[in-house]
Amino acid sequence: MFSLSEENYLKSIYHLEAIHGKGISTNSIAKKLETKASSVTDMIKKLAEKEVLVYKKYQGVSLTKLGRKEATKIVRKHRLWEVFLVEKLNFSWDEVHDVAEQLEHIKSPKLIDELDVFLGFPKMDPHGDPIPDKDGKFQKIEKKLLSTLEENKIGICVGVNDSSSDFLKYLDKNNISLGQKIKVLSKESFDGSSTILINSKEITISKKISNNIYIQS
Amino acid sequence: MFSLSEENYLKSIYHLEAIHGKGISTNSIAKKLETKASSVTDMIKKLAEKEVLVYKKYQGVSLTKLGRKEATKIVRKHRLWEVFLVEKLNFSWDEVHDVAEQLEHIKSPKLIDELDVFLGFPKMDPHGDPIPDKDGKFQKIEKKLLSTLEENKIGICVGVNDSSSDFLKYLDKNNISLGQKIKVLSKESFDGSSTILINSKEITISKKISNNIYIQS
DNA sequence: AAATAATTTTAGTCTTGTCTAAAAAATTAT
DNA sequence: ATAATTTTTTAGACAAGACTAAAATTATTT
Repeated sequence: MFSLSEENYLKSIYHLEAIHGKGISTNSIAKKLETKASSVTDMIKKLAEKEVLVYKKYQGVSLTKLGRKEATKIVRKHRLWEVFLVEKLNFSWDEVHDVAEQLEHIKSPKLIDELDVFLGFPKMDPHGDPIPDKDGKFQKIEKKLLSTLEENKIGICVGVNDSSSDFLKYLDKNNISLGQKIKVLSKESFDGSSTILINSKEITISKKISNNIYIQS
Repeated sequence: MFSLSEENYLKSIYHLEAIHGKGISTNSIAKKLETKASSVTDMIKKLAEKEVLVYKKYQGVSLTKLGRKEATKIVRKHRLWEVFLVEKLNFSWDEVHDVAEQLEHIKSPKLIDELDVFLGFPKMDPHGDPIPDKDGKFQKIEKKLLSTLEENKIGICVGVNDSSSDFLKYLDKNNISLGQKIKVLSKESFDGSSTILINSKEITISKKISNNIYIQS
């Protein structure tokens, strides 16, 4: 059994590995968890003892198979709760994160699988991120960044790369949501900004924005 | 804001006050929380500082208005989650307690009130205990113990006085559930046992059982 | 390859919440 | 009313998890 803190470390390392591969630095974990590197060192020693990750001094850490399995369970819980909050309790996609962050630590063998049934086995959360099934298997979703879409091509928004409240509110304001059709009208090579068509309305978005929207085309 | 431990103390003292009135002893709190009296002394000092209870050395404690308000919030959360588990996630009434015990500590201004809406503002939990509304108001439910019902009288089961898994399973086995009609056929004055009619089936129950079933008649 | 800088670890401290053992107060029994 | 018992509090210790400051290691410059 893992403590709340241990679970948060596992989840953070899991997410960092998804971006940077194996060998996650103490510092990057500290940054993600908004704590100090020395605290991280203490905790990863403990987690190494529990065999959820491999740690060699000064070399960073990598999750073991067991560690990945544990982390996946937490991600599953987090994302299922997000679906519940949005679909059943009228939360908007920028409101769910903090609550799901708490709910993901509830321990009950039955709870999460029944929640899954209740929600109809959703395959993705409100931000378009895939929800692992009971066995930890993800459904692979074809997606690319909006910034890679060429001029005059059309894509469907299927996810976001940044789930911060600020970004999601920006998207809401501009009517960008999952399933939304987006056409790239033009791209400015100087700053990477682009003008896109949404709901027959033209808007211009920066490179930073198009780099955080996933589409399927 | 209160820590998980503080919330558990508040809730326990609240429940003890409901039974024994003001002036709850250190020992009884310790027993309820399965901890030591010395730990309780430490914690109630802290809670007295926070003005949720009044404490005078060797005199036991009493909740303040603020303390009662906080405790009521936790009770509300606990019971709403129980309804959710039973009505939406196929939990039986003997399975809900431990999970609700965790869920009651989730902090979100929006979550619990939206859950209330989603469940249709239920007035009682799966054990027949009343659920305080948003303002902490309880709906008074008329009820008395099955053991006080006279021979040949009929009552409707509206709650239980003991929510232990063992007791609830016993009730399930004998088809006793909320809303169930119960007729007292005879009462044995020697040991207080009684023979009752449920679903046109006669069963004999001990005094201990009839002392833990609430009915409306 | 030294020197400097950045990262990581260690050592020691703090807080929260718990515990045991012993002392103090209150209660019950004689 | 005093003695015996029970309850409560105090004092001191411990574990988890975090922090600061300093030391050790690794990485980057020059």
